[in-house]
Amino acid sequence: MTNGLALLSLVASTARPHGVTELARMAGLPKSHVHRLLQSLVAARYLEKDAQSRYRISVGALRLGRELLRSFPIRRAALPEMMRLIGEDTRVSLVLAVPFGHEAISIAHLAPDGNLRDVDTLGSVLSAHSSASGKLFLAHLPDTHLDEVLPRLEFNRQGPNTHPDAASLKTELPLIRQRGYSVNNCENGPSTIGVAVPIRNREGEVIAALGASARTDASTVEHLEEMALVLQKSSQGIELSYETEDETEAHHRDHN
Amino acid sequence: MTNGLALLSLVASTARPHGVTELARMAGLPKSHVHRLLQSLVAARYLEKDAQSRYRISVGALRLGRELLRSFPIRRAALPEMMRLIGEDTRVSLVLAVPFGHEAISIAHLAPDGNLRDVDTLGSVLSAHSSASGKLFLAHLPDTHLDEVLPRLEFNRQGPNTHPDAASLKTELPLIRQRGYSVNNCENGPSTIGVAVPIRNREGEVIAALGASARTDASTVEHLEEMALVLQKSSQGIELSYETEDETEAHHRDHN
DNA sequence: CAGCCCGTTCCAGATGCTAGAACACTAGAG
DNA sequence: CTCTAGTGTTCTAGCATCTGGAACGGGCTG
Repeated sequence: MTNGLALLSLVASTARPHGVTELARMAGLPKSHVHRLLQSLVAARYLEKDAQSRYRISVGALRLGRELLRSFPIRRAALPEMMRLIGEDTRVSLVLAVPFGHEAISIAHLAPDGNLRDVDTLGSVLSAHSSASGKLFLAHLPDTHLDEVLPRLEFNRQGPNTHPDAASLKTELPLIRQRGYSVNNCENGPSTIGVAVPIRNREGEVIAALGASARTDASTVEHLEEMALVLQKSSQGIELSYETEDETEAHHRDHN
Repeated sequence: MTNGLALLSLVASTARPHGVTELARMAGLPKSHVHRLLQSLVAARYLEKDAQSRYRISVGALRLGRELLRSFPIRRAALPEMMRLIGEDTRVSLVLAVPFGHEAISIAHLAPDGNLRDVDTLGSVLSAHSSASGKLFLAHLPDTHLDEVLPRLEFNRQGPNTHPDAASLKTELPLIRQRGYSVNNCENGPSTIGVAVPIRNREGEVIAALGASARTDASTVEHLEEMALVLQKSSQGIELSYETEDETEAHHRDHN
């Protein structure tokens, strides 16, 4: 089972279809074994096998992502406000992200023109050490958990200002909590900047991040920091509509 | 493994998180077994377990759908032309679908306003017997395969004109092949109509369907049939750009 | 306190995964 | 044509792991 799931992830992570031998080499498993696993995955319709016996992920897997987004009430709660925001400032992109392990994953992305970005950017992983959303989630981790996570991060140098190590990153976290927003100043790419503010549930836990980003030739860090104050107001509105939506769902559930 | 994958599908198909006992009942398996399977699925990061031991699909599953769409060159090839089309006729929605088993699944959806529809409609299953795309794929199945599939369809009455049985549906298929497009006239919903034309690869196999749809209060079947002729031209353009893209990819692969 | 439902753990038993080896087939080289 | 090296597939034996019944602990509610 574990091997089968790892194999599924492996096939999913490679854009091109692969044959049994190739997959066996990548997975480090005997190919007869891989062959059997692939048969099960095909039978369950997670993978498809073409005429040349090459395997690719099945279209049916789209269903997973679809149901997933439906199961995020925070997304429904946030989208209208994000739409309104994007109309007010056409220089930035907006992103809604949720924690995934110690990193963050984007679950909605609005381009400056107001269009929902294509699915290519949905499900993007935002790294913990170099993105505004990632650092925001780190800053609100319980201390004990943080000390567990920090040593396991890889400090890939994504941009000129990427934090070089855990110590450097750690000094920024109290500041993020104090100001109520995090800033990425050319840390995640040579010329991309961004800010992110927390969205909390009733218990005060940070369940999502609302972020704005831009390229340095379209905006400045100063402008994004002003933007962060606007995002904070939006976040409060989203929290409200999230909680009421939660209640109506609970109410609805009671009557089922 | 098989049970584990079925369980993953089960969790994915329910919007709300569920507990072990509930899932065990739904899956028809002993709950100790389900518990163990869930642990594996959580370890592989396909599921998430919250504080109340309820299980939901993990955000990471978004990755599957994302890589999937990337692996569809036909989508990249078709989107620009679809964008152009939607600008010319603002009364219809456009859909790009690919076969999935004996049904069809949408992999791109353009609303009349030109926006890419939200992911909610991505990965939607278009039924074989009552949607224009579904019938189009049926019409181009090899005869031997068709006789296998037809008896297994469920002829749910989705709209006033839904085909009542296999015999009725089968008489329409030659017409679809002859005209080069399929029509759905209030078969898939009380007031939705649509047409679909095939997109073929170099070998002449139907690999995707390009469809237009509308509500009866916004358009008419006659108008959509005119639209079908336009779609056929678009389809040819898409086939061309798909094949050249295929070649450049092959070329690129050779040099890796 | 007793009863109920939940998630979790334990353990014996057998299913089915595991992996090495052998088979069939194709493509290319000599 | 033959030989080789590559592919996908099948076979088999052995044992890890799935399987599922039963029992445990812990919140509830009456």
